[in-house]
Amino acid sequence: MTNEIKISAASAKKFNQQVLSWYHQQGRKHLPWQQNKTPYRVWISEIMLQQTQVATVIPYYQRFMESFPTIVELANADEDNVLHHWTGLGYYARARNLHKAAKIIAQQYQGEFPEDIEQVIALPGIGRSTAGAILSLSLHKPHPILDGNVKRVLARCYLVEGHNAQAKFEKTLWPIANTLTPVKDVAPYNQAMMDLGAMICTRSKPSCEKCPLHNNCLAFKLSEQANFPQKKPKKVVPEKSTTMLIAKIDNQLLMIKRPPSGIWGGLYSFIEVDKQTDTCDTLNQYGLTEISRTALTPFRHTFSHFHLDITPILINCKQNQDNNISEPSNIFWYELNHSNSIGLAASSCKILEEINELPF
DNA sequence: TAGTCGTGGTC
DNA sequence: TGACCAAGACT
Repeated sequence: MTNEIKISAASAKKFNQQVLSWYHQQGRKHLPWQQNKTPYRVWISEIMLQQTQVATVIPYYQRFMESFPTIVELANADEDNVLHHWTGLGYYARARNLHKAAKIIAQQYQGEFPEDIEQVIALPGIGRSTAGAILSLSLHKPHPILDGNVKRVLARCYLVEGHNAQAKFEKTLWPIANTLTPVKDVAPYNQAMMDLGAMICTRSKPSCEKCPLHNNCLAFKLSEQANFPQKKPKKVVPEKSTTMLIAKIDNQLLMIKRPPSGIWGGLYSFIEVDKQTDTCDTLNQYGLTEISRTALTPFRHTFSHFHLDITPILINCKQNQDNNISEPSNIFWYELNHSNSIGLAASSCKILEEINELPF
């Protein structure tokens, strides 16, 4: 049973006129990805902005576009180098999907970003909202978007129950977004809805007095802004722990490329061992023998869904004499004081910072 | 459907 | 200071 919300053509027109008028006066027009808007430039920004704040994205975006100015150059890049540009940004599957999609566009679409929305959605890492944003903002194709900002604005205006993680919440909101999105001026309208959500209709303490929609907003009328969207019920996040071995020879540290799925997929990280594992055996697998060790500072890294207590140990090593072990292809010797074009997790960067301060 | 996937900002 | 969460997609 879905309680469908009906919106007349007249009220939709009034709604988007109010939004557009506000946008022309107050909207954001000077973000890096709003200049020279091409599908490629908007695409990169939309992926980086997923679950990530604008201020965080800006420097990453500029470095990324400088290194990979076109789809074909991105397609031809090494995955490690693409992930290197994502180091510290999180959700690394976004970068791997971006790279995969660039290869598909280069091969199947002659390097030209597809303009059909179903073809865009078929690309890895692009869902309906991101596809709509890319095509509307860069090519003025009349597609609705439904990101966190738009969801919040619409949920308050029309008093839609549910929270972002619920499928039924989205299912109710899509038809509303679709009805309200104009064919003409779709680009400024969609940008305006995101700006409204980001600047006015904020999650906490919204500035309703400045909102162009407050006369029609049901949540405002009922003073229910704080309850829409509803809060997601919180769950206890589990605690996990791990020991990381940082094997060092001269100025080089041993790192291992992680599998594509799971946490830090595709990034390089230090060897992880559990408490039962003998570090001597582990090092031996890589043809190494311990000479000495230094305990580094343990720390907690918190993800959205668990805590990870990390105990890093720096181990000064030497190569085994009878080293006939062929090195696996997924290892990388990280050179201290050099630029290493690989993807690293923030936790690895933290450990590297401490090592760089040690007197060798 | 609800869990997985990161990190830094915010209060 | 720790809990909450930001321009979601994928499984």
